[in-house]
Amino acid sequence: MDAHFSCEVKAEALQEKLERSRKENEALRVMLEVMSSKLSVLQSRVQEKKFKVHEMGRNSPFSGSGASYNEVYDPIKKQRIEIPMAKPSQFFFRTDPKDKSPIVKDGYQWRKYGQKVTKDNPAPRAYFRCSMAPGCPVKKKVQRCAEDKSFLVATYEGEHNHDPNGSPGHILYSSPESSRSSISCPVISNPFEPGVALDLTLSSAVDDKEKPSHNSNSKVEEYVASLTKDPSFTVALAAAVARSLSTPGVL
DNA sequence: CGTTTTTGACCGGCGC
DNA sequence: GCGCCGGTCAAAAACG
Repeated sequence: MDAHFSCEVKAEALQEKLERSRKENEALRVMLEVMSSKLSVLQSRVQEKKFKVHEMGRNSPFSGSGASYNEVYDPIKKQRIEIPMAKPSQFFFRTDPKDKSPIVKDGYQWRKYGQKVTKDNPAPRAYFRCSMAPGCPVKKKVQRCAEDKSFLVATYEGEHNHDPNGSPGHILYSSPESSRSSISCPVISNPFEPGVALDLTLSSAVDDKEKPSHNSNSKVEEYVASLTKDPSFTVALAAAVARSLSTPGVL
């Protein structure tokens, strides 16, 4: 066999691989951009809501019976204001079903203070308090999902009064309920409800064979759509990623 | 030896 | 009032 020829074949294969990596990289970049813009929109909505609540004053329905409050600094009015605590938010974490520890890596340090077996789920529910900052009011409950044991359901209550450690990516929390808050987490997904969050780990976990061909926009859209569960968000995101993949000479 | 986890006891809310 | 249930406490054990 001609050594020179086989070298050329190898080089071609490597170049093809490189090209695929580049395109995948670009797809992820576009995804990140779209998510970042979505995050900005969500953050501004959260701010807007906080100020609206403040405007409603202490005679609002929130201030009536036993609602919990968090103090935040209003940069416009230059004073501390009280806002209602965020509603509990549910997140799904993909884990190894064989791994029985109810631990999810979400960038914060937690101290377990209890465990209970609940009626509706044979898996025990673990109770955690945030231990990163003294006086941080955040609590979370973690329980293996009854429907799919490869998922952990984490329910967060309250808002952190400090920054997370490390550099966890911000998740996009998109849901029909507009009052949900966003929490910094590296791995989030909800396979059972549409429109909750993105699971960014899937993009690296999916086998090459399952990945779409670069030439088919519709297949790419389908693929990206399968990565997200938010129909409204998915349409724009999938189209953007597909466009980037079909654009010649990217990167 | 200080910190974290485990686990049974305890408490409060709720429905009957 | 009683029992059930989810959430929390706190002493003991385990861990680094």
